[in-house]
Amino acid sequence: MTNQKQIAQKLGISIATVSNALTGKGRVSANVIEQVLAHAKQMAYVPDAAGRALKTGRTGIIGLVIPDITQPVFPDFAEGIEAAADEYGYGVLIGNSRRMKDNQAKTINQLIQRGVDGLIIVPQRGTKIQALNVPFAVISTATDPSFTVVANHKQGGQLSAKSMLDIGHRKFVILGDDCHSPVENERIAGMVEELENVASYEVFWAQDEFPDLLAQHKQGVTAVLTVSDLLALRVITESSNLGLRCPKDLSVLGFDNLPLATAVRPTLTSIVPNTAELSKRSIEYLDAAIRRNVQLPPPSIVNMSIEFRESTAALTAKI
Amino acid sequence: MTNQKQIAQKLGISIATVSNALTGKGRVSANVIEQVLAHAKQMAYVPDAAGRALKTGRTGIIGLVIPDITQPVFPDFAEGIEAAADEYGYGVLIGNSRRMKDNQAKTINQLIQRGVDGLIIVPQRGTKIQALNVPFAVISTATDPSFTVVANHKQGGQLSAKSMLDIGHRKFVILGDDCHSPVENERIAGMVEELENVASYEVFWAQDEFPDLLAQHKQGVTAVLTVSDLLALRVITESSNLGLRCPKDLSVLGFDNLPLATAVRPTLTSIVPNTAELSKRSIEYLDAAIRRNVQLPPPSIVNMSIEFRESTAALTAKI
DNA sequence: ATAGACTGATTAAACGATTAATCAAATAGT
DNA sequence: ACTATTTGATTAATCGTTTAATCAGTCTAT
Repeated sequence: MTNQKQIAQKLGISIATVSNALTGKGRVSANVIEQVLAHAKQMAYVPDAAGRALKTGRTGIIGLVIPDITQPVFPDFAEGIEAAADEYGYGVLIGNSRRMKDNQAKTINQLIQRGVDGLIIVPQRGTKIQALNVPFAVISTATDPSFTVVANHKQGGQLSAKSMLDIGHRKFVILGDDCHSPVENERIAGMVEELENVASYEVFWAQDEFPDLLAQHKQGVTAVLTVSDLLALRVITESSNLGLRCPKDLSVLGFDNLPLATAVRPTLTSIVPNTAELSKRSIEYLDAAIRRNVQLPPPSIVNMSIEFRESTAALTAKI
Repeated sequence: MTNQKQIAQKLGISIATVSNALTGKGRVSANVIEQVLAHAKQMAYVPDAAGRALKTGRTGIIGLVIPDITQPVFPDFAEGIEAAADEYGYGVLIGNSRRMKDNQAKTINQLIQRGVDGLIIVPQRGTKIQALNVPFAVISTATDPSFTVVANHKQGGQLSAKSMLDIGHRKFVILGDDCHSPVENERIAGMVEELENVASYEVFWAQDEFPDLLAQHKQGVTAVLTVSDLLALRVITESSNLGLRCPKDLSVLGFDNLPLATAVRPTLTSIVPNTAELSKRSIEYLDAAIRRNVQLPPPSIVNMSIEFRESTAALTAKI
């Protein structure tokens, strides 16, 4: 591995000058800069990360702490964070707690030991992030008061309901999976708020009781709002087994806009959380914190949008 | 941040002794070791990664280069690699080329610049990894001669076909998506090899022509072997729309054992690539290479297994 | 012509940890 | 009792880069 010393020796100049030429700081003649750059390229010089980090106190690496990369949505996060970090000149070290709750603290400590400049943390459900001795940003749910950036799950739920109201639906089934999940509860709260006093609905939790879709349809239900694409998929396949057609008999909405949403027939209409924006704001915040900027961006809330596909249809034929 | 110097001063001893006490090297009295350890803990000492890396030449970080973390299967990889790396004391820096082919080389260079000790590379389809100046392992397909570790896609295909032969099926549809994918071709080659001379089959590529499942079923086809869970899902939903029941009329096999395999009704029987084992072997190899062990483990091939679920059934009722 | 300003480069210290070389004191061996 | 050996600790160098302080010239202005 070539270092600045070797370049300096070859050109008969000092190491400091080489460093200055390479970084563009200090005072160096145009002539020398050119020579240094040429030799650096020719000798395949790559600045040593450790040496630089030791002197500057910055590694240029941030840690991303997530509960489970295996779970859909998190890869999207990882990608978004990685992309945003890249833009700001950071690399991303992943810390995956792998579904083990007690692992989160350990993961965080490991990342700190590895010298990260800061952390982006998506906390395990129901955990609290205590103060750390590195800057960090928390991506969480609105119910967590310590968040830095959150996705607006409630608004997503509202959007889900509103979109179906707009095209004529009036009788709904709302389907969650796990009634202890804050995310799911926020989404459903949004749906309920939107439908209240305007339409009729019933809420089910799949983990406890999967609704009898045929019976519901007989009673006039025309749309099922779910809290995830996986659930929506299950609704479609189950109802199809019962002889119900989607979207003719039943419009079904998903959430999260996973890759499978476009792989299924009918393709899934889904609420899309803007992970790219979420990631961008998190990195923006973290970068400011790392650089000790006085003015940190305030906590921000990112709204969701909707992607209409084949699994939903307007309620006109029924009239 | 506390460093060894501060501990040394507080105890009135030299920095070298502190270092020796902490690392267990050199000669230090039990008494002093105890004191140093106690103070280190009390002062919340964390060894500085940069300082250590600079001196030892090792960062303890490896880079994982993947084409697209958004695509199913890759998160499983990321998790497997992270877990295995953790076991060997490494952290994982992710490098996601984000589907941009020309990004791969850039990603690799960035990781090298960040001082990784080695790389695990899952190459973009059809790319070649030229020699690098860090140790690396390549996880690829069997057709790529430079691989270090590969999943045995062909055997997976064979397993898929054999499992259905075993339970009485004799007339098959084999369904791929993209006829240019080496992975898919290997899987299908395995299926074909197993069925040749023993059963009848027809191969379709969904991107070109999706089979008429109703017609196929009329002609006696009872099982559809696909190269991915997404395709299997599509087969199930499409056939359901045609009035075919799964698995009563049609057994459907997926591939990769994605999360959605258990979210769908019927749940999907799927071929599962052993990503944990794949990851373990890759890290094992890379660690040996990094430590410049003379005997590198030979390239290895990891077999797949099958997970039976609701989408397949024995062909007994038909007799 | 001379003081002052500017230019281009060098010196040397520093970051934090590791480690070979060294040294003093204590212990063991004959 | 005197030499070896062992033990416990220190010194000083080193990894590669950055950067404040310094210095020797050159140029400008009066």
